[in-house]
Amino acid sequence: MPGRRQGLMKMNLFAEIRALVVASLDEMVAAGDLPSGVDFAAVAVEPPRDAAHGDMATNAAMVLAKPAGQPPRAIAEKLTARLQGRGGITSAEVAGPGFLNLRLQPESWQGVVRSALAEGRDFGRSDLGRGRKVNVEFVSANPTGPMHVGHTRGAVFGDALASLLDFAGHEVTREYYINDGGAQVDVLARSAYERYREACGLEPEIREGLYPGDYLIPVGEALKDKYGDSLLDKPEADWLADLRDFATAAMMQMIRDDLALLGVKMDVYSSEKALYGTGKIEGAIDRLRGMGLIYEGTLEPPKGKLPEDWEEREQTLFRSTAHGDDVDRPVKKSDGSWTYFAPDIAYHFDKVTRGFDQLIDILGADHGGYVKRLKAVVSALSDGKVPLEVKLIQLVKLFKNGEPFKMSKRAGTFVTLRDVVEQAGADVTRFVMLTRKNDAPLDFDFDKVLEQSKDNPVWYVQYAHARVSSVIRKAGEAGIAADDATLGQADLAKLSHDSELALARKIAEWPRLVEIAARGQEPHRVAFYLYELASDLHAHWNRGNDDTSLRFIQDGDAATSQAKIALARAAGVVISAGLGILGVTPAEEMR
RNA sequence: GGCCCCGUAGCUCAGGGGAUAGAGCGACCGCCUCCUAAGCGGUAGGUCGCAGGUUCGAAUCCUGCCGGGGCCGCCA
Repeated sequence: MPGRRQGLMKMNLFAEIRALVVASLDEMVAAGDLPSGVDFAAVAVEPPRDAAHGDMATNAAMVLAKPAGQPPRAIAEKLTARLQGRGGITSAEVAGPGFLNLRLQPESWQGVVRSALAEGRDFGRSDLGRGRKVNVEFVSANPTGPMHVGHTRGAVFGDALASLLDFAGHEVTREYYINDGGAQVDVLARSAYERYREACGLEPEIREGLYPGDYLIPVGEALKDKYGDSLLDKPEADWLADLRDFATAAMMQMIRDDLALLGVKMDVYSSEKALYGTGKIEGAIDRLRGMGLIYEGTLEPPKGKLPEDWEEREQTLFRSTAHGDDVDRPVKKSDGSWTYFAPDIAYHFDKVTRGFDQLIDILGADHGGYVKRLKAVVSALSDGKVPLEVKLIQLVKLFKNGEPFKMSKRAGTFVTLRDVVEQAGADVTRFVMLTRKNDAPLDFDFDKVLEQSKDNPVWYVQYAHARVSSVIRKAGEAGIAADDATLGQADLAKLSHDSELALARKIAEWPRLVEIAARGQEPHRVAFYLYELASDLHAHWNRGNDDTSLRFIQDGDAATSQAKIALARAAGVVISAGLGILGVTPAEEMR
């Protein structure tokens, strides 16, 4: 997937101006105005906090003052001389503690609009990732029941992060790890057996510790269809393995359906069970053993409140402390069987050997205590070459009318993904769940997210996109050609009003925002940016109320209309691309 | 006891080395006889938990403390 657009010329005005600044600094080195060997990495070109400071600002003089042994002002003045008049820079002036404020000619912003139209939804794509192979493992819900709200946020976050990294030039694999090898699938099988007995007309015994959910009833019926009553009086040993497979497959089908409902599509499903019997666990452990990282020993009892039944036992341990963990971790239980950690070691080793340059795991925040040992595993088994990033997803608190919401029509105990999507819709669910950092708790109010007002960011952004579509439709009704090809040829020099240029400036920030968000693995930044862009579009739109010359459609003046509509369309294209990363469908009309 | 996350406006949250710390809600003040008001503009509101430190510069990085949450052997 990556690289498929690499032939396209990419427009990133901030990157271009930064390149110009760096080139000027290089010239200053050549001219003896700066010492050689100074690192320019910290030189940044960014939008200024205050629009009165100009279009762009660079901190070059301040960052270089110390390594260059010159006062900021001296550097700034020499740099100013070299920047004036180049690359559309009309003025460069020193300000504040040593900022260099740059102003650009209107043509620069008009060029951004033209690029957005030419590149369409690829405007803002970056080669930041340079085609690096990244594996994003997310959801990985146990195949023992339907997905609930917590999984939903992880699914949305993981999918959006994957899209974001793809957009920023990484080769991304979306992966789901099926925990189908542990004790919980035995419990699932036993629970399904009771539902099977129920389907055969007997009274099910849903004992304590079994899964009580209704979702197993159809599994029981399917089992009856398959086995008749042949399993009824058989001992567990006769049916456990078969029912495990059967029920797990049914649960995974249900989970895939849930994910599809949200619009999430995995590239790879990996099975824990498939690791057993292939020697992969033993192989990974042996590899660690070869590094001297596996030993037999006992752990210190945990500090603080001791478990009541604590007793010291010898276990097979992984020396994770050699790779940054706080204590060593057991890979075998005292009875000699693997702990749940062992297959995770093998699974992460498998990901490493598949040649990924980077691994990302997305886990619930309650797994925070697991992070260090996973990093230790990957560090050891990749010889420190493959970074593992673990993103923890905080809880979602559900509300309805401001009141905490806990009911579920389906399972009785938790709110399922399906419940949420059926009430709020996939687009709204996705957008709202991405309006918060992954490590901050999220409030999700069923009423607020569906509200049609500017208080609701989903609606607000969608409305901005719909307005653009509306303008284009209306242009057609007025006999003004407004297809992308025509708009791409529009005379953008007609865009000169401050309000128009302000909108173009916001559009110009998109490629930069993509890189910042991708670098920080923070898709929520896309959501916030889209809100700001929508706000700028609405603001500009509204100015047309007072000043008719700012309206997109100018009666009887096709050329001016097309220039203005081109601006609107450029904003629409960016909203569409941004929503695409978030996995949200742009609205054509609000209805 | 240890580890991780959080603490920014009345509320919900952005910002995570740079200029006068932002947005939405709420409050207050304006804007539709008409073409683009399910909207827009403006005002008020802050010792960025506290104390040290690093730096030319700290809400941002480091240390300690306070407050809130999560996790902490043979469960996944």
